[in-house]
Amino acid sequence: MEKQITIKDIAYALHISTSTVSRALRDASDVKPETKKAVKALAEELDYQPNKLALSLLNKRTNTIGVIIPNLDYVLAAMVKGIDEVALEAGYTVMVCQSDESFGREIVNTKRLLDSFVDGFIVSVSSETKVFEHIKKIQNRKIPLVLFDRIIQNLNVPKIHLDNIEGGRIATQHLIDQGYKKIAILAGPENMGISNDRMEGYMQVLKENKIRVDKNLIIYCDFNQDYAREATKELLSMKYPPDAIFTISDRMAIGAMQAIKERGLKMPKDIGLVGFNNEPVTSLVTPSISSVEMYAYDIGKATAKLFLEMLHSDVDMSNEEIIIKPKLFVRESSQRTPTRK
Amino acid sequence: MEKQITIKDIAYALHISTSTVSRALRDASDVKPETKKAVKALAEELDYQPNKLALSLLNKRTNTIGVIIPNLDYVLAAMVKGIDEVALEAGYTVMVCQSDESFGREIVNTKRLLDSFVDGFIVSVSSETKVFEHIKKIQNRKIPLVLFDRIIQNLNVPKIHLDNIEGGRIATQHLIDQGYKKIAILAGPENMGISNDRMEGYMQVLKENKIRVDKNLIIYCDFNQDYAREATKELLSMKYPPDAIFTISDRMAIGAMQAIKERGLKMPKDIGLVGFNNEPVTSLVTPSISSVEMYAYDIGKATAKLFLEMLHSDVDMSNEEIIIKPKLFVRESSQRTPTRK
DNA sequence: TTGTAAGCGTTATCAT
DNA sequence: ATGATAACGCTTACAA
Repeated sequence: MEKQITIKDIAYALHISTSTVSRALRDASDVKPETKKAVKALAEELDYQPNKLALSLLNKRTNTIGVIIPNLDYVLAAMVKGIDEVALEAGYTVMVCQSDESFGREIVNTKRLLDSFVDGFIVSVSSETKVFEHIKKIQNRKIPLVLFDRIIQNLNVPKIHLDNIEGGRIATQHLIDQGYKKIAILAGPENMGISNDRMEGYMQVLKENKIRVDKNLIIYCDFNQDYAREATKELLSMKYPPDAIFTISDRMAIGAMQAIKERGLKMPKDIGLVGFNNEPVTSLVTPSISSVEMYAYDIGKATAKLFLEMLHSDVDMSNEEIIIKPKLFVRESSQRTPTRK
Repeated sequence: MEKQITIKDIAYALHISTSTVSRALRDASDVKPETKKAVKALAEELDYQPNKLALSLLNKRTNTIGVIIPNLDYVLAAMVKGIDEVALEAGYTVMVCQSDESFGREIVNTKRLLDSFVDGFIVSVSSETKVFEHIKKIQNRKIPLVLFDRIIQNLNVPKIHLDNIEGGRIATQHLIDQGYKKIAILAGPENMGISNDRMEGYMQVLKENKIRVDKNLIIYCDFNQDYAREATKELLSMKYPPDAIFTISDRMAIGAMQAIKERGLKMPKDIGLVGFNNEPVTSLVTPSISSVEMYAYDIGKATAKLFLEMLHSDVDMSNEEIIIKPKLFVRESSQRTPTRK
């Protein structure tokens, strides 16, 4: 690591003081034009770069945003991309930490980022996270914080996320519209916000359509293809198996599809299937899978914008909650009546 | 942002000097046990956290690694995950910047990270990158740097990457073994390292098998599903179309597959197809797609390890080059002879 | 218009 | 065993 040019070097070379150099570089009004010119010229020539560390120490601002996410799957990668884009534009650099769905790592990451004096946090909590002391710590220090995607309700923090209830609703209503009667749901781990919301939507719609909610058709399983496959196998070996399955992720839909095929059932004839996220893979498999689009990239951009707004305004935004509407993309796995909807 | 506790606060409260506090906290040998105990107790009580900015300013070390990648697709997300894991373990935090395949953004990112005084760089260059002044700038400043995945040859920097030539070789040899005679390749943009290497492997094997390399069967196209689809369409409308296609990414393989299906051709009977990356999607589509596995997660981990090794050793490692061997996963899209290989 | 000096939080050197 | 002081690179009163 070579010596960096500092204002001292410039000051020394020009036989002036560092404060004058500092002022000249920042175009202060009270510097003689010639001095200013000389300083700038030399700075340019020596490729002077101000030391951000020193500035940060002084201002307590690092122009850095800490982002904590549970993983880097398709959806979150798209969101991060959106965040990154907007942040870069606004002159911020992003520090992305993955908790890998582990509460412990989330804590560690939070601490790291706090220690690094990030100017604020953009967080999506892990599926394990049930207690929020680390989040409250951020709040207590009055550090700007936005929760996105996997948010925490009942916490006085600006939030931005998909309308997951609505997502569950449109998926379920669609299956009912297609004539399916016995609709199972593959949910995520219990207590997981987005899973519960999607399930809530599912239950609302069943009730509205006078369909009994059958506990045996509600399966909590890991957010994971293989678990979903196993769970589906079991569902299909029930005495009165479901005639449709709504999975709260596309990975799980793929797993379900595998089990369905192994069982020799045909979609959409024998059984309907709807996934969630609208990942590209849904239109690549056969049959293609209907899925709920969540506009991950846009959510990412909106998150960063909300964050920046919060950072630069002094009105309290802790009650802000932006909710993005999902949209169902109907594909072969669930479309029985060609012209409906 | 609330006031942070500093050693001054502790010193003041205990009526001792900041230097003593500093020593006590770092368990220096020459501090009276009682003093030490008192300092530590108070630090604990006040939840004292050393100010990293101040430390960094002093030591010129930030415990931060700058990672620059062209995008966050499946492969790179897996690599980043590997890097993140190892870095975290070693006490480093990672700043990930996406160049979005843009040379300009790569420059900006490099500058940002230099300004942030990262302790070193882990870089995979964008597909647009053809001139390397920004990389050389890093080198000139004697900042540790490792190139991974999309590396630059002829640059005296430690590198780690897949054996892409071998990847191209095994894919092509496999197609020949399966009896395909006229093998096309969908490559990436011209001048792109990994693309050229995979193509090099392809050509080597053709020559070894006394098959003429036909320029018309070499298509440069964007790393992208739709381009691949169009390119494949054109290939298939040639007077003597290919009977097999090797695409240098799975996304492109998907595009090729779409075009093949639209044309009414059957894989592997009428035409063979092999992709690259071994993304999960390859085994989900019908027919499943043979693909070259590149062990992205492992490459990520190995990259971070190489980087840390370099950071902590003072022997010159600039000639280090780690090359990972790929492996072909044969699936339906190319397997004509059931028991071969 | 410019320079001096203090301060951001910490550590290292040198006294005591 | 402890304290005073300088230093990291920069900004900003305050003085001149």
